Amino acid sequence: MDPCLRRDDRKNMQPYNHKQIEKKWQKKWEEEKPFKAEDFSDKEKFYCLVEFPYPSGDGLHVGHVRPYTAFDIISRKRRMEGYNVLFPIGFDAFGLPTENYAIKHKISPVDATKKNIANFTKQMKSLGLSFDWDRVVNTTDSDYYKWTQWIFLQFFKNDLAYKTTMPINWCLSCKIGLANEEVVDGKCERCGGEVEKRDKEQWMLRITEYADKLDKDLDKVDYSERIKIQQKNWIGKSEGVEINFNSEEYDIPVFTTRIDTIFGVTAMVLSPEHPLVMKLVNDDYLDEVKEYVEKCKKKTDIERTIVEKEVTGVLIGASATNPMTGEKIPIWIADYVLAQYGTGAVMMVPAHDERDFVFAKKYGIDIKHVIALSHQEAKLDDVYTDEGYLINSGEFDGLTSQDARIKLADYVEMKEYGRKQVNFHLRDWVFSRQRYWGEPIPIIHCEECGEVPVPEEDLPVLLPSVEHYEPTDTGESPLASIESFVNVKCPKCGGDGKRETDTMPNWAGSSWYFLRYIDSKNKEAFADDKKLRYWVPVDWYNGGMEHTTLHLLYSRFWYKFLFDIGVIPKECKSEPYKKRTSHGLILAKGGEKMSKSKGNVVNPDEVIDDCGADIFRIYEMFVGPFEQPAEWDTQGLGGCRRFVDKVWSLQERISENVDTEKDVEKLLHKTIKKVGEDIEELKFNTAVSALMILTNELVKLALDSDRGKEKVSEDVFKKLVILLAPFAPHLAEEIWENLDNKKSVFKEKWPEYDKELVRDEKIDLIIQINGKLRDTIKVSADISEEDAKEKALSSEKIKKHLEKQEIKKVIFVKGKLINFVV
RNA sequence: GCCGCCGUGGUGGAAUGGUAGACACGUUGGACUUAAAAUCCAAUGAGGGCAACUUCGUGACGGUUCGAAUCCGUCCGGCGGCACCA
Repeated sequence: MDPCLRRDDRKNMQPYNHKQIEKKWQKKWEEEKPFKAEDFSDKEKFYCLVEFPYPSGDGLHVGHVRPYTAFDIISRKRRMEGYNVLFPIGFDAFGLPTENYAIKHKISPVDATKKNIANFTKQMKSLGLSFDWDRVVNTTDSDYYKWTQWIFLQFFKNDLAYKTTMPINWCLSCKIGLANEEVVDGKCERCGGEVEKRDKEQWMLRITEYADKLDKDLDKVDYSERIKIQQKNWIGKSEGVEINFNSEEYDIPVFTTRIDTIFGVTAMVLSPEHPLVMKLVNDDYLDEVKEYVEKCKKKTDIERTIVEKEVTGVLIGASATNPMTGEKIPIWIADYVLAQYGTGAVMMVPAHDERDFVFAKKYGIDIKHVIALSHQEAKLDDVYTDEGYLINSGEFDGLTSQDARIKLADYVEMKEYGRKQVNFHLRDWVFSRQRYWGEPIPIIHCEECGEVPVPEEDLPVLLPSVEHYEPTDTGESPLASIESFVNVKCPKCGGDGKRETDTMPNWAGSSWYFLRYIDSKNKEAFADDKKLRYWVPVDWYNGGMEHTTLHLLYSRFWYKFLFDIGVIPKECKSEPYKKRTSHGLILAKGGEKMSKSKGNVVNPDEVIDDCGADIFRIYEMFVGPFEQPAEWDTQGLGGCRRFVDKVWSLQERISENVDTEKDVEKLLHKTIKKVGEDIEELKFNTAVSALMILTNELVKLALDSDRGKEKVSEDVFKKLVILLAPFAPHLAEEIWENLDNKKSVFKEKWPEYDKELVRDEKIDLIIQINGKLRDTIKVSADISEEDAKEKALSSEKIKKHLEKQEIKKVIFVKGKLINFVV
């Protein structure tokens, strides 16, 4: 059953025909381009950014509609408020799904992308989104990725791009490298075969160089709190001590944030990948160690760090010395220690660390308590991870954990056992993929000169057409098989060189796209300086919560780097986004994600066809709080359709020169206030609700007018239409035109509310006894405590409740309530 | 496992320290209609009462407060992220 089908039997008026009306206005917007942003203007600028879509073959998702509509509303409102608004859109088109789609359907990714972008464009236009279509960017366009490559070269020249060996997922039967997503439960998604880690030379970006800045500068920006916390935790700044434990001729540094527990160390644990493992291992233990290391290759980092599943480890038959105590302790390897973090080695303090404790219990390692809560001794068989006072720690006994950390860090430095160290959880960014559908990395390998950057004037390095897009069974990118691409002269010495055949990850193009919108057609530079100075920073950036740690951090990093090397003018701020918010996902009915395999996908084209874009937009705004996930409910569309119908039918029930009742006037101004404020706070659901309340009130008045009372004032109705316009732009334009207005409703000023009219003179005063509601009385809003008390006590209900009770205390909240404590 | 978010009627949600359930869906009853649809009107958290009214109620338990859906603690459940999906 289609909830949007409707028949209208009203005699005089044409029923609301969304197809005709929406087409009419979309055509007009297409021709007249009223949403084109001006470079430079006397108006204040407002750069409003939504994450650009990945143009998949499935087309636009109803989940896209939510943020796009929300920020279309904000953009339209800001224009009405007199801002020069930049609201651009583009396509993030490189990546795995398109490549896999191309392989499956035996078409080129270029053609697939072209087709998908055309479809997405059509769909977005049919939603009436007020994007500036003249600035569209496409990350797979060589005019675009030329500059992605150019930025990579700047990283390279500034020593922030380097090559190193990193493990990749390798399918033993397909013999190809796999993305993490293609590994399901440790098996290859395509063939179900075994997957293991295999080392591969990879390009890296030194994002850790910017870790501190990325952390600190979060204080300068207006991101929602949960986003800031997630980023901070991801960067994971921790201050501690790096201290050397000596073993034979090697120093093994460990990093710890709990140097106060140093006297409780009873073993040392290395990650299985630690370079010293094979050097220190005792021959008697060699087989076991090798077997263990092999096993670890098959686990993901997440599996490795789950404590309760099962911690495992083996002895390597060597020992290390705790520099503070001179004690010899055994060395273990265990997969819960990750090679990438810290030094890849930890000191084991089972008494005061959860994972160490579990490990020590399992393998019978000594547990030595050195921190106690106050003067009580900790229970001997327990783990205590909080702070406390040092015990069993020699001359440091009795200090608090906090003091001990300071004293011990100084002591360690003085004795040259180690040094204070700030560590980050953040790791450098693996920047190469052995895939076809990405930006070629613009580097040439020369036997004589090493890694040589492609000269900037030779950019872009074009992605050549190939026969096969499949990854190769040598682990190389498909580009490696194209000799004309690979074999080039070294730009430095002119000798024989080989082009880098790895491509960049999808994240590359999206790390700077917001800068390209500013000057999307510039052939000389990635963007003009003056335009950058005008538009940067982005005033408001909205995207998915799922991009908080990767894309958002990556793009902040790229921007900061470009800013530091002077490519971004120094008049711009050091942060790209002033404000960042995030939307909730649209889920299928039942709270599940929409997916083709589950068959629960809602196609936006069908919704537009049945109900029209305006009803669709209102529905998505009304469905629930913007920042929380929401479930799609087809029946909900019906309610929005009824609302639109009511507004539409009000058109012919209005007349000029009507005296509006005070109550209606007050409601109008409260609505103006509420809708305006709610839009700014992303509370679109309650904004729509406020518009419904006003509409219902006007409908009631209109019905009364049929019975001889006054009609609805045109002025009030016009205000309603203006408030509704950002939500339902086609409908509003059409009604506006019907009301004999020559100009677009979006040329109107956003209404202001009258403070006097918003204030209530009379309120319902809540009367509570012991915090429980017992009565309400109508009183003037500024009633004094004495008067309120007197009035409250004269209420019959209250008298009854207070019988034989003694009033101990009276709490009065002005304009709200009075509470008697008995 | 770690980090973040969320948990309220039959349903989506509103209320973020002060009247729990705005607005909307659904359901039931009524009006209009030959009938249906559409539209309009009324009722609608649960229990008790003829009624006035009253008791209970915001995932669970505990705490803070005159007063807690809201703040704190523990637990349970769901969702997002965990670095090669985008």
